[in-house]
Amino acid sequence: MSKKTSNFPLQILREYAKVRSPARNIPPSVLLSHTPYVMSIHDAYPKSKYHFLILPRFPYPPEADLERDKSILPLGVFDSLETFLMKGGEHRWTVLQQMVNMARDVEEMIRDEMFKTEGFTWKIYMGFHAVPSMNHLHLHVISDDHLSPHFKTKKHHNSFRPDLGFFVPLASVEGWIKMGDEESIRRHELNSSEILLSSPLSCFRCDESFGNMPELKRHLEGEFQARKKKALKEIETTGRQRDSDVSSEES
DNA sequence: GTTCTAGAAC
DNA sequence: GTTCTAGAAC
Repeated sequence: MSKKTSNFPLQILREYAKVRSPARNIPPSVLLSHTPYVMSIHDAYPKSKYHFLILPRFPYPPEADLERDKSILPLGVFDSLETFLMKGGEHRWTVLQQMVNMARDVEEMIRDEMFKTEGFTWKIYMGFHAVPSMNHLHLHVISDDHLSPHFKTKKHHNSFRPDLGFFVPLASVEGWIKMGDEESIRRHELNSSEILLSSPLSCFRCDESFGNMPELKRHLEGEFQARKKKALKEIETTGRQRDSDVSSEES
């Protein structure tokens, strides 16, 4: 029997989202954590030292019966950020907050790891890709070092810049939903791709320009080492880290 | 999303 | 000659 299911867009995240008992059926090299509503997984090709994805599980809510299609939200709602925002209706805020709560836990875990491995913590940011190439809504939780062997193309770089429009910061999405700003939602998607394609390579932290990716990657490595040196010195002299790079949600 | 590779850039 | 990008295939 040739059940040649189309590979594109890639379905792997959706397959994870539908798994009934994640702990038993998804290997620990992939699955990080889960609740009845959401799960966190390792990005298969991390674009930074720390890079995780948060996905809503399906059916939603979990007691719904997949076969009898009793999910309150149809599967199509979870295709992408766009479909989620356009078709998610009143459930958008609840679903998003379940994702956000897990993202905060993952963020906490990352900070612990950072401290264990490097002796200091640095920025972690969160958001969605406006035009994802993998099916099923997913929130990126990623450290801002971008030191990874899988981070190697201009598209990689521009798709994670928080200031271009292709990467949609979590705060923007939260704002749109909370304010009921349907017009911003409608407008956003259209601009994203063109901006992405036309953008030259430059470091989003210091704005320095680069002719190619290897140059940018060397810059990122140097920048990280400088930040690390500064942070370690700070910790040594004051007993704690006082770094503006570290986001301020710690109590 | 990645891989592969032709040919542009150096 | 080698490095690097970018488009097609998957």
